[in-house]
Amino acid sequence: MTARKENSTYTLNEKFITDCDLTYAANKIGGRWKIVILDKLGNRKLRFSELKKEFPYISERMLTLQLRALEQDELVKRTVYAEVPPRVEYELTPIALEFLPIFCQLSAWGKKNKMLKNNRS
Amino acid sequence: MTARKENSTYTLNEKFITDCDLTYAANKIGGRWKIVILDKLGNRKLRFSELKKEFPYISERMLTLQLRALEQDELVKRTVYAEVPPRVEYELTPIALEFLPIFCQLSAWGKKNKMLKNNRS
DNA sequence: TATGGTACAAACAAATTTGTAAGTAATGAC
DNA sequence: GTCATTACTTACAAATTTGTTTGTACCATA
Repeated sequence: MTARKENSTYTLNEKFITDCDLTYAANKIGGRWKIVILDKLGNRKLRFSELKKEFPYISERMLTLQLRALEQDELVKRTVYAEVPPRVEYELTPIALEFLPIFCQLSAWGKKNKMLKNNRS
Repeated sequence: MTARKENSTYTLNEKFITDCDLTYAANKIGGRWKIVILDKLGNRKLRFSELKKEFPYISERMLTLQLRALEQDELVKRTVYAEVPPRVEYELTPIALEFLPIFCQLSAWGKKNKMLKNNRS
């Protein structure tokens, strides 16, 4: 999509990084928003506007951009209902559901170590 | 460090995101390099130059930058030996070690779903 | 006829992240 | 006295990510 120099180190590093299973996975949920969106979606369906309410300051553009990317990666399923006003629902795909236990563990790490850090400050 | 508008949406979102346990953790290992560096470090000590060899195209600047950030977050311990030429060793801290099993699972996800994707293309 | 709600899209702008190239300090080997 | 070695640092530049603002299509309802 975005033109880029073929053999820039930037691109070589990117290739190197998506060849690795670990970073392949990490990239799918990287960036500021993806991981929280997936987590909020959890086991339920949410409409665009409901998702937006979950993140008080996200811009609509960001939200659509992230949802599109997640859809592209087949982590999110988008269902459009031909109604007026429009209704669109988002839900996790089976492969995204597999991330949920991992998110739990990350969350536990976060909780624990955020506490430790606060107690020292 | 870098000045930033106090109440820009960027900053508000950042706050929102580090308040959450999940994204607090995710941020510690986010970006292009941190997660692979931690993973490579695993249970052993590595020198700067040894680490560099693991990533064929990383720039020295990037490597130091990431290592400094990891040190700051107390995920990596840095030991300097007063020799010439200098020797510096890096190793994971106990709280970083707790990430390793999570990396395993992410890696397993990556392996599995990369395969699925390839078989469809 | 005017208004309102939903889920976006497009053009632009700011901020951050990542990479490039060159240089430094100390010392011992040649 | 010059060179090689190691682990950086500095100044700069490119690329990507994130945010702002404005606008649109749809039709039901007032």
